Amino acid sequence: LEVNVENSSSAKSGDSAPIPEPTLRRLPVYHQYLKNLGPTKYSAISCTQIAQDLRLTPIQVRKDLACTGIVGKPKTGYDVGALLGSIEDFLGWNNPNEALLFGAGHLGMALLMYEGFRNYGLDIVAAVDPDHQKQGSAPNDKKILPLEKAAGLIRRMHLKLAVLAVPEAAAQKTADLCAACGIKAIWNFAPVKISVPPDVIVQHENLASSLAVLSKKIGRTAA
Amino acid sequence: LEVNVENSSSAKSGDSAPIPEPTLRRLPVYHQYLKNLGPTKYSAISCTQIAQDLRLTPIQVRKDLACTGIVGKPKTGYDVGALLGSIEDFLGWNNPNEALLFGAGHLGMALLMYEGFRNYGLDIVAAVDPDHQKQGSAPNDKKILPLEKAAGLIRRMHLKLAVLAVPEAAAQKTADLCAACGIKAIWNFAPVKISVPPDVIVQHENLASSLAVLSKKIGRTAA
DNA sequence: TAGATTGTTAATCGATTAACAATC
DNA sequence: TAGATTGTTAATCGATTAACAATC
Repeated sequence: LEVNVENSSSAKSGDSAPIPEPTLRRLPVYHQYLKNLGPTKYSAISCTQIAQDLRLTPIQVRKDLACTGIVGKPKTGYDVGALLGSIEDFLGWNNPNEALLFGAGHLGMALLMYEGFRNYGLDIVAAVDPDHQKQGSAPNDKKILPLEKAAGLIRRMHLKLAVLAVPEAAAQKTADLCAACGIKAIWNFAPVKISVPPDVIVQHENLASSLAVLSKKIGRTAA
Repeated sequence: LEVNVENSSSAKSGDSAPIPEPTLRRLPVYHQYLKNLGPTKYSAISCTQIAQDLRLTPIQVRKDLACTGIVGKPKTGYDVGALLGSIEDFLGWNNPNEALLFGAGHLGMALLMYEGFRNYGLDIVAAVDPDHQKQGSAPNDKKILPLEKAAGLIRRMHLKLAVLAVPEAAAQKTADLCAACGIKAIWNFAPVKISVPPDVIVQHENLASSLAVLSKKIGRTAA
């Protein structure tokens, strides 16, 4: 990718090395593992133990955890509570991003109803859907509004993040609307690649890609 | 020493070099892109064009496509129809894996109702759910059966693949059931790591990991 | 042919793994 | 202290990118 706009170069100064994406993906796994350890009689855990339980190498665990800024004690390991907090802080889970959800079909409702997201740094404030029958309130009291309310809501709440759970045919149109309203990041569950302005981030959740990996894994053992 | 000059047009999985996972993840993206090209007047496309539209490098596209066994024509590119077929063959999309879905909540229903999976090599034959109110037939006529029917169904239909869309608390128990019935691969949407016997493959769909990546991308530009 | 594009081999880059020093 | 574990620097490995030959 070419370097084009230089006006935001103020934030460029290398305050910290960029975190490898594989590390970012593992951090929530560590967190979930640590949370489920339950009340053990030890308050500390070694990366050898973590690695063994998660089928990773101790060195990798150590490097990953170091990214969050945690400091362990030789011979003891890491304080479990401090480690949980360090991961949460690092991933910004204590300051969730507010987001608007587009689409209240089955997938949209699953995303809207899942309360766990708030623990993972995401707060879906409402959903919009063009289908009048779907409008109203979800069982968890979150509002499902007409699509026309989206622009006003985004501007009024200064929303920067949108979650797309719309049909393939509506995805690009929805992305255009988001960009026009000032949305800066889109979490896209629609099974299609969307085009956005260069200052908008897109994270594409591609189940077909996951299936491809899974299928090949199956083929490798079965064949 | 390089061997395997065996030029088999139909790429069989299992033998030869393992395909890099990033390549596997991109292949469905190429397919989706090619499918949406629509009826152009040209039947061939170059990897330069593909790369430009998908924001990749031409060399990477060429390498990825080569994995499927497709052969292009210098100066012309790849025949679009042949390329689509080559990707489909390589990923096994013409012989879908039959799967049983566990859980008919919002997410489960989204997965059960999504007809596109059959094009991606997955055929969800039915769902099971312990909730009597959910049992019956989905709008697309797929059956939602009592949980107790799972074992019999798996054995009778020789199912090898299970899709888990159950609550966190039920995930491990469900995985145990699957393993006991002879399931060989689990696509896990529950937000928890599950333990399975060594001969069972697990693909974990971890939204928290995706969110972590997305949050950091946002933070990098916004901060 | 000339030129564009593919296919392949080599170089680079980044993530993982190894080696080892620091430390409680 | 002795020993286990962390933290850091070096080596390895795999994926991406570059260079270039083959070919239509």
